[in-house]
Amino acid sequence: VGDEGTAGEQLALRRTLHERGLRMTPQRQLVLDAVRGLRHATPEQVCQRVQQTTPTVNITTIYRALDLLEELGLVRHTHLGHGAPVYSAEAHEHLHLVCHRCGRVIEQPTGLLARLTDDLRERCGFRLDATHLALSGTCGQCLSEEDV
Amino acid sequence: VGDEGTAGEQLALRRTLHERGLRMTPQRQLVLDAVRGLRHATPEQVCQRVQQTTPTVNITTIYRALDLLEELGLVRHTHLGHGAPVYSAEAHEHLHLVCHRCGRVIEQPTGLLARLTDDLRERCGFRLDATHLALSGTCGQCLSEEDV
DNA sequence: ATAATTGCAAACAATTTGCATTCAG
DNA sequence: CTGAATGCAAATTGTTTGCAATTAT
Repeated sequence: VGDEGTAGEQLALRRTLHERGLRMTPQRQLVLDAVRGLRHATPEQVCQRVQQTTPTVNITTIYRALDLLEELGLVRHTHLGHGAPVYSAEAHEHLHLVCHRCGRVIEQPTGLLARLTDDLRERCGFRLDATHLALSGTCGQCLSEEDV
Repeated sequence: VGDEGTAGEQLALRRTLHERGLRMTPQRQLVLDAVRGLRHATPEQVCQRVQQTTPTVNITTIYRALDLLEELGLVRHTHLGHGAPVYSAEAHEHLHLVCHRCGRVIEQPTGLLARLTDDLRERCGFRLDATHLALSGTCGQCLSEEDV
């Protein structure tokens, strides 16, 4: 089972939308496909991808579709620190590490935060969300270049 | 020893600046004082604070002073996710937790990340910087309101 | 004098809003 | 028809840049 969504999921989605008087428009589908096809893409990048197929889609529509898809739990966004947030498919739950030297984004399993999550809950009752913010630092490649 | 900087530190700072042909101007001192007086303040907030004393200081100068003070290692900035980054005095090294519900910012000792730092270094050679990005989640207060 | 610093206006990037038009049920 | 959705232009926010005027040494 990949990102594409099974036929059953498609159906469930349509139902959810219909209950709220909303529709799965071509634009929204294009945005969802773009997010699923790209890895941690900014709204701008999603827009470019969508416009390869349908150049008439406006970036305003991209923003509105991303908001809706996020509300529906189909995509999520992560702040990498600088600039625009990046969107990814909800199925891809990852911890993001961003190198402040080269900008590289490294994905790691969220399980790495299990202990920290427990510690924070005990210490101050804070429920950690592993995916909404990235972690910042220096990647291995930049560190080795630094040694030279 | 608080944030204010001892007489010796002031002197060392002046020397460092002088070596690079730079000066500790009234504006820069005001910005440094503002950052030290406020907790995790945005450039906008620093500007307002400075302008309480000296209304003629332009926000461009605030940005430039913050950059310089950061380069000198006197202040640091942290991205809380949404909106503008926040600046704090370098002496205050903290892990920032930001509640995505109410926006509250909670400070915790960076020691909580010790194990994660080790794990990331071993796993993928990534050197974690505990302060540059905040952690996101839901604070205890919002969680208890949710229960009701 | 000379180089650093500032203020101001304008440019810029990312995002949001208002509104008229279009479209599906 | 009616509300939802879109596209477009304009407004907003956060930040940077170009440049002329000012200031300290």
